[in-house]
Formats: sequence, structure tokens, C-alpha cells
Amino acid sequence: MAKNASPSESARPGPARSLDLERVVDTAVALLDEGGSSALSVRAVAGRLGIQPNAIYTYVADRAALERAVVERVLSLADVGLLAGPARSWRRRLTDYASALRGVLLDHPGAAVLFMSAPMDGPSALFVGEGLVGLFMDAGLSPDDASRATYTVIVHVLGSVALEVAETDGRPPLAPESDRARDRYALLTQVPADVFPLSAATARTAAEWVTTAQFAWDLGLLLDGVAARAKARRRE
Amino acid sequence: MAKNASPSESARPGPARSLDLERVVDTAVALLDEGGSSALSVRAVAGRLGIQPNAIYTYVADRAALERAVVERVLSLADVGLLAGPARSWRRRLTDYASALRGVLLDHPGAAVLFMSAPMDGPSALFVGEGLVGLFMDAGLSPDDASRATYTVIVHVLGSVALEVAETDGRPPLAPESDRARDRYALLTQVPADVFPLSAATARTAAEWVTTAQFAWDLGLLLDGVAARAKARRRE
DNA sequence: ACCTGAACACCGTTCAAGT
DNA sequence: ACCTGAACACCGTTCAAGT
Repeated sequence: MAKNASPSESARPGPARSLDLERVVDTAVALLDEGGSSALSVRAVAGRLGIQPNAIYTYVADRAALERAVVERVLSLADVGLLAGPARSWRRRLTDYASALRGVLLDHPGAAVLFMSAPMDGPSALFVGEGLVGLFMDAGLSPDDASRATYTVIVHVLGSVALEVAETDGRPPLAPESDRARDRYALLTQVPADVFPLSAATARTAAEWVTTAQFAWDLGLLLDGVAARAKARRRE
Repeated sequence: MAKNASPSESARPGPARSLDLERVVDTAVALLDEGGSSALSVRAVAGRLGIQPNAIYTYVADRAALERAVVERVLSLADVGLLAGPARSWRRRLTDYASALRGVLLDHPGAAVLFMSAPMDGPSALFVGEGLVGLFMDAGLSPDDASRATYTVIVHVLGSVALEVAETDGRPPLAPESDRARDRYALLTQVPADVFPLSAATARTAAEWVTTAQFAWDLGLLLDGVAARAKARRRE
């Protein structure tokens, strides 16, 4: 999981760095990482940068724009190069990138919710989209189906991480997923087996909904669907 | 799309209704429906009920509990009976329920984000889970795979609605999806075709990512995957 | 159990002003 | 362009008190 401090935060020679949007975003991500999603505020960012709250509006139109900038930053941490092919199989490329993106989001759980509320409209989103469409065309889908499959995967990765993070306090590092699954299992054994027999019988599996294994299973299901469509298209 | 006023909000004979959790949740949903997700606050609910802000804590432990109660309420508006079988095919039952749930969420877009941040832990979630596991077992999956597929579908419905709503102001009724797709298309035609050729070529389809058609396509892909796994299992 | 009154430590944002 | 000072209209939550 990418554990890189953002570039402008790292030690560097020369004069004291001036305040710019990158530094504002660095600070926003740092706050999120220290206190979870509720720790991000315009005032907290300003406070940490030693300026007045309203001075933030020099760099960002409003809180929503700050959140979009955070989304862009975190998205940029997952290497889109993993999507490029076709040296590796399209399936491998997709699972590699999806896992990388999930990893980056789990490294910054406080930012995960923002992906569901602040539309991804930055440059990174375009590169991700372009890479995914190309990958699914490599897989044999029509351009239109490749576009649709792109969105399916985006929804799935972002949705599953957001739901996973929602069960935590949002502060990294998250508890090991085995611990979180164990806690879920303890809760799930409380459900009355007489009224929810199937849930009771599958509690072990439901406990693992918020794990890498479930994530991989979901992706496999999706990609089987993609492969089937590609195969059907070749037969046409 | 279910357009039912919540029961305790409808006219009823008898003495003035007393203040209880149901009325608090009614009010919370009403605020969300009038002002979008940002309109929900402990103070606003109290204000509308004519009590002091802190009096809300008689009914709810904190804001998070209020949000979970809203999630439970909205979830309860989608008829879980649609999952029950097996008179109708499992595929039909699933698409019917998924569409109903999506419809209810789009009717209350301000609540959609809450599903990604406030874990569904109420009774309705249990009934939905039980119904989905049963449905996927009817489809021919093993109990464990039925549990996994249940989560895949939940992630997908909640994730896709949240992303769809994120592009709106969150106040119902949402603009017709054809309008929203048209606006997206206008934006997408701005992307430089030389650096994002595939995105440019599929802009028409990407514009429709936030529509019922895309939702149905996604579900179809998922269910094809499910059918393939069920078939493989029968051959074992 | 259900509510008020008062307070604490916060929010995002605007406006006018200074350099 | 970048920042301060002051203000406005908000937040969630706690505590002590009243019925």
C-alpha cells in the first residue's frame, strides 16, 4: 500500500516554501489521516498553516472545492500505469489497479467518504477512465461496453471501500481486517437464527464482507461477466 | 418510485401525537428532502419540532444515531417482499428489488450519502440480507457464495446511487436523468481527444453513467456472473 | 422520561480593509 | 495576490436544573 508522504511535504533545500494549493491539500490530507473524516475543516487547515480561516479562500473556492482537491490528490496516489498493457493480461492489470486504488483509499480512510460526495472531476479521474476503457477494449468489449464496465468497476471499488471504512473510526492505520471480521462475526452471531436462518448460517462469510477476500471475489464476478460478454461478441 | 409520506406524518384522528423517535425521524427525512444532505442537523430537527436542540438527545444518542435511524427508515421504504420467491425468477426478483431500492434512494437523495457513512445496522438491513441470500441460493449458488453476492449487490446499488446523487444538489425531485446525462455530455466533450481518445470516443456512453440504463447494465453483468457460477456448481 | 437554560468549543462564509 | 479583523449565522454536545 502506497505510503508516500506527498512531495511538497518532504524535506527540501532552498527558501521556506510558499503557501500554495498543494500545501493546503497536504494539510487537509494530514488532518484526515490524524483525525478521520470529521477532522477536515476549512478552519483546521488554516489553523495548521498559521493563517486566518478566510485566507483559505485564496486557494480554494469553498469547502467542496477543497474536498475535490483532496479526492484528486488521493486518486493520484494509485498508479494508473498499472492499467497499461498489454504485456500483462487485462484481468491481471485490472485487479492490480483496483487493489492499488483500494489500498490507497484504505491508507487514507478519512478521504474515502469524500469520493462518494465530491465527484471526481480532476485530471487523475480522466487518466483512470481512459486506462480502464482501453483495458476493457483489450478484453474484447465494444467501446460502449468498455465504457460501461469502466463505471461498474469505479462504483464497485469506491462503494466497497466507503462501506468498509464506514465501520471504522476512519483513522489510519485501520485495524487488521481479521480483527474487524472477528468483531463483525461477534455481532452477527446475535441475530436470531429462527427469523434469519440464512443469515445465521452464513454469518462466517458475512463477517468477511469487509475484507480483501470479498473484494477479490466481487471483482472476479464482475470480470467473469466481462469475459462472457467479450466471448459472446467474438462469436457474433 | 415509492412516494409514500411516512405513516406517522399522515393525517390521523385522535389526540395530538406525542413526540417520539418516529416523529424525530420523520422530521429528519423532511429536512433532507427539502434542503439536501446539508439540511440535516440536530438543531434543525429540534427547531422544527419546537423544542430546544439538546432535547433531541432524549430520543437519540448522538447525530450518528440519528443518521442511522434515517437510513433504517429509508431502507424500510423499499419493499423487501419483492425479493421473495420463487414464483418469479430470481433474476426478475433481484432487478425488481434493486430498482425499488434505487428508486427510494433517488426519492430521498439527501439520505443517499448517509448509507455510505452510517452502517446499515437496523432490522430492515437484516431482512434485506436474508432475502438476498435466499434469492441467490434459489439461483443455485452455495450459501457462502450467496452471502458474497448479497454484499456485491448492496455495494453496487448503494455506491451507484451515491455517485449519481453526488452530481446533483441532492434535493428531490432530481432533474430528469436525460437532462443530467445531457449536461454530463456537454462536459465530456471538453476533454482533449488527443490525450484521451477513448474517453472522447465513448463520451456518449459515459454521459449515461448516471442513468437507469447503466444501472441495469451493471446489474446484468453481475447477474451473468452469478448465473455462470451457479452453472459451474451444477456441473461439479 | 422529557424538557429548558446556559454554555463550550466549534463550523463555513462574507465583507471591508490593508499590503 | 495574499492576508487580517470582525462579524454572521450556524454546528454538536454537556451539564445542571426543573417537572
